[in-house]
Amino acid sequence: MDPNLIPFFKAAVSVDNVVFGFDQSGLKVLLIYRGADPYRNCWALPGDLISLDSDLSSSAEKVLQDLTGLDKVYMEQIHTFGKVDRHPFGRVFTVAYFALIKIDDYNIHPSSWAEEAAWFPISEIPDLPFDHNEILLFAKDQLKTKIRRQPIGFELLPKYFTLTELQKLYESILETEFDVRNFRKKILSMDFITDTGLKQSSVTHRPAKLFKYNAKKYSKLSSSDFAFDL
Amino acid sequence: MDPNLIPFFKAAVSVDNVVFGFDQSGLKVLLIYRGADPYRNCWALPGDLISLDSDLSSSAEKVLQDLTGLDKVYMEQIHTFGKVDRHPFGRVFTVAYFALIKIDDYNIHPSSWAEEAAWFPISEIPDLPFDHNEILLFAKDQLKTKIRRQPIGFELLPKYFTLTELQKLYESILETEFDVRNFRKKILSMDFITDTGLKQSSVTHRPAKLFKYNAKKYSKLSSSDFAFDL
DNA sequence: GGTATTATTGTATATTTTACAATATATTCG
DNA sequence: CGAATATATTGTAAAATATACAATAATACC
Repeated sequence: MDPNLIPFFKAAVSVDNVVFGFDQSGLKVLLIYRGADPYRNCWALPGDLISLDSDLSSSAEKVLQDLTGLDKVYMEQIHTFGKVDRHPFGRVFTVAYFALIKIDDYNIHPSSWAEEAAWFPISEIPDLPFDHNEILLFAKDQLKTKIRRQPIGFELLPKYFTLTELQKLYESILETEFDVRNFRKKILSMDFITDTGLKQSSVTHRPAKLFKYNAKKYSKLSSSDFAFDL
Repeated sequence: MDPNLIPFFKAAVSVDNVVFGFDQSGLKVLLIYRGADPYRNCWALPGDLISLDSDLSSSAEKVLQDLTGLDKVYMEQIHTFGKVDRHPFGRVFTVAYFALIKIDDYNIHPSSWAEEAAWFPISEIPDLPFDHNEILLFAKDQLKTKIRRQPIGFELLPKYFTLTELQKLYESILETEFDVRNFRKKILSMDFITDTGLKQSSVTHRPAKLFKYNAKKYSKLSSSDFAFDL
């Protein structure tokens, strides 16, 4: 390598994942309990330095898989953070991703140096190390923006869901409330959320119809000039 | 440094800027003619490796300033690209930014290893080195999305502009056409584009009124729950 | 004064959004 | 079995917004 270039090749890159989950109690974020320095014995976003022999996007998946056991989840890059002093060990740029998971479909298995992993309600996140507070804020904001215009909310719900669940999901992410009738009209008019013919069971009241997201219909629509906005 | 960490700290990070400009002939992108390896003697996005002693955002500004003389321009981070083989000299992650400039307010001064700098119409971009084609595509897409919902189009226009210019700007970025009357109604109803009382001069026909973007009014509006969408 | 060129404006109709409450369907309990 | 309980489901009228469409106005130039 040209000796002039040597000082440039001394950075590390990490990935930090903001993993969102949703259940009846609301929106949650997955944190791990760090069993390694720096910030050993702190709750933090699942993130790690990446090795330099795989692509960035593969590394992002690998970091998540290694620390939490999560595999094949919906992930999206959100921003890269690069303050000089953000990492005590040296110059580390971190690429933040958000991930959306169906909370009941996965078992979280903390491994590698993650001693524990737990879901924290979005409103009860402890103070986080590094610049993870900033990253989380950024991710929340991004989620809020994206969920209004892209069909990613379904990644947080079971395959079959009720319209009430869907409404609660939107309400808790957007921090607002919708009129039940208008919400349903709007959702169903979009035509890519379809009735499965099935109904809820084991509830102690009128069972709700179960719907599912129809990705094919959505991609047909979006390839014309349709766009939704909740 | 812990010897286990050494292999992680061997990456370089670069910034690549997609600089957009606009004039009566349409949307343009600024490219530089590379006078350094790799890809010497190619037109490319103005980008460079960053030194590891300043923050990422400052580095982005510095790279642009060094190569083109552009200073204090509107910049926004868009995405980080990290394929293993994207750079022939080693593992280089690149953080892409887009920049919007008022094309007549600046003189471009190529310097450092940029031998030339020139505006290319968006539809006549040559094949670019590295993954710059992909980056440009990403930037165009981002611009298209953002300009519809955030008041960034004004960064591409002179301080005082006509509604016709504004309409042409939107039309060329969004690749669509608007009805003159409806476009004006919508723009003016948003209330943060205000008549300066001035008129065009030295035109050979009816002079148009000059308007300007009122950032204060916009921030007042956007802090309530107003949102626009063109 | 006439011509050429672009700027500016209004109205009727269609569509979308909003506000608002009564009825339906299941379970549980007495 | 009927009543109570709990949530699901649905329609309509009014307001707001978006759309389609063409005539008149203001300047420079000849």
